[in-house]
Amino acid sequence: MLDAIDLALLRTLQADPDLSIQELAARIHLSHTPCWRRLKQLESSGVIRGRAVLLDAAELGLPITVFAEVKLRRHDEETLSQLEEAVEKRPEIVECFSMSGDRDYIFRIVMASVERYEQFLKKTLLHLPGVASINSSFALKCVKLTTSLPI
Amino acid sequence: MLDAIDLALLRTLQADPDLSIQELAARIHLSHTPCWRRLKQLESSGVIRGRAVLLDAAELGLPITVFAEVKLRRHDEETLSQLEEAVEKRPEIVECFSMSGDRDYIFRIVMASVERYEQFLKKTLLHLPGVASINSSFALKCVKLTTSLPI
DNA sequence: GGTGAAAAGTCGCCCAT
DNA sequence: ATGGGCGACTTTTCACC
Repeated sequence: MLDAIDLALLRTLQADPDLSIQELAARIHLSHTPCWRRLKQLESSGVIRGRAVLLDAAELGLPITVFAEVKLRRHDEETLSQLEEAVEKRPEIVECFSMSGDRDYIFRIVMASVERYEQFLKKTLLHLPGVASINSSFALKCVKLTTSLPI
Repeated sequence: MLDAIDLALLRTLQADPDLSIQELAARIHLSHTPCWRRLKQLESSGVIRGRAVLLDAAELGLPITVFAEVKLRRHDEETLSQLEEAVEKRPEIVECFSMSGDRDYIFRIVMASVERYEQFLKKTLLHLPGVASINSSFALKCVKLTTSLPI
């Protein structure tokens, strides 16, 4: 499916997303046309999901990151899909994984302050469909946060 | 620092990162020159940290996400900075937060398989500077994963 | 902040190989 | 599947309101 050139293209683009097609082509020793075709094919096949603009949370007044471990009361399909739909709608929840083990979900949440999180917990999180309990942990520091995959 | 137009610009760009300057300008009811000036200023002031290409982990043979809760043996500055430097170098560790509470760090790790994670845990993670113990939880499903901040 | 315009560079798509 | 070339667009920078 993906050959060595595709991988080189993806690695180069991950490391330097602002590269023009010509620069990208030069880096992977291709001329611009085949490079452009491969790029479009990787986009339309979904290997490249899209692009993003990365903003600085602290600069935007959102210095608090919380990990919330969520346990559910019920585990029927209906409840799960309602919960996941609700999660999708809350922009403060930037990540949500369904988990094995003793908790059902982990959320990563971005907030303006601890006080705001307390309100968000009480007014929103605890009222999400099926939620039984939430255990919140605050991040002291973001050491690493990347969108680059290990390829 | 940021006025309503800057916020509109950032929100529009978060929702649609591939917009050209002209399209972006039209969406926020500005003409292209002031829009471009604001964009450059937001980039150089660091509010916009950069751009990224988002790849599909499953398509690239990396379907496993693990959360690793790390406890340290020692907490001196030397150990911490050595650990954080090591984390930075490991591309499999895509997120790392220093935490309050009973664990010292949370890693989010992307892997090709559970077997590979087992090797990575034994050969790499447990040998990172100062690590005392690691508790690993596997994600069953990624419900949400966004780079967009709630602004 | 807006307008208009022009230079440089890039993209997207022909073609021939 | 690659590389060349070209018209259409965009980005970037002006000077001026």
